[in-house]
Amino acid sequence: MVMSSRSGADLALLLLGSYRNLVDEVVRELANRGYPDARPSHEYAIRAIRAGADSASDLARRLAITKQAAAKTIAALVERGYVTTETDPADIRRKNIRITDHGIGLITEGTAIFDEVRARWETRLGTAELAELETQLEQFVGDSPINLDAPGWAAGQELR
Amino acid sequence: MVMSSRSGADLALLLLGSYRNLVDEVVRELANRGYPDARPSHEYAIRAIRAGADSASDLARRLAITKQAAAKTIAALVERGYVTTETDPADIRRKNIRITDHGIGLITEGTAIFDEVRARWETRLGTAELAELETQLEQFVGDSPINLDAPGWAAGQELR
DNA sequence: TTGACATGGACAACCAGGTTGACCAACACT
DNA sequence: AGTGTTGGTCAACCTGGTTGTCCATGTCAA
Repeated sequence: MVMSSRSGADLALLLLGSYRNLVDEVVRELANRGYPDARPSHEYAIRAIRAGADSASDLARRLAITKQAAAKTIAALVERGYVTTETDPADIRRKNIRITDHGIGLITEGTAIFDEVRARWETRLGTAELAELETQLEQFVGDSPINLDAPGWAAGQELR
Repeated sequence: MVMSSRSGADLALLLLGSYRNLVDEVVRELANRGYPDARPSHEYAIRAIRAGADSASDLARRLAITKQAAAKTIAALVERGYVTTETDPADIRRKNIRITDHGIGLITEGTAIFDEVRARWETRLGTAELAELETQLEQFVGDSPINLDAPGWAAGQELR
């Protein structure tokens, strides 16, 4: 009956390969548009910050990583000029994060490129088909213990 | 044009999340079945070795990584008893890799678990639907600039 | 046969993006 | 006040890679 010639292991590779393809292309194009040092994790982090994570501990919770890891990421973002930090006057333990214009530029471009690539996929697959694919994937991610708007586990690998 | 536009960034997260879900489950179950130290990369590496990569350089080419990285992976596999190496009598530079019974056990169990998880997805989505999803993903991986093309696993002729 | 080049492997240093664990200063709550 | 929670930091380590350098061995042509 089923010509399930495909193995579960292949399915995993298919998912990973698709992800890498998409993300590598975004990173490549981001470099072309003036963000040569941007890494996927930077984008995700800035998005989380914009969504309300205004301190390292906050970001850590949001990304479901340790606060030490979050601190490292923030240090990288500061180094590259995507965010700045300043001590919270109301709680001097806290260091508030603010996204710079450069950081805003990064996620603006990043979002655009992501959407462009998705649009190409849509052209190829058909609108309804891509929507269905996304709905299906949502089911697999949905019963996950992991939080989708918490891409901490989005470590990923360098391109080429 | 209803709920059309999901963002490209979300699509990336969906793909990665699905992959992680699948693989995490396999690793977890592998631990239950007596392979507590098995990592995904070990499985892929052993598969590549079984498919014909019988030296470090060979494995490197097959996995599209550097030979140094391949050597490290092999060292880890040897350490865990999944493979052994011995100098090639016909070319003493070469160190031939041989998979141990333990290594065979790992990929046998691994393959089974991968397939079990896939079967659960199939139940949930429907056979035709999962098949279509795989076909779609294949298109994205197919025009890949990156080297995921290790014939041993991408074109997997598994199942012994 | 020899000399040029290719190949297999190893050593070392490094990177990204995480992890544990220990710790301290500052805040919050009785 | 004292106790406990929270924000941040230092340090060491892990995984799965990367360069760069080096050398012994193998191959092939002249």
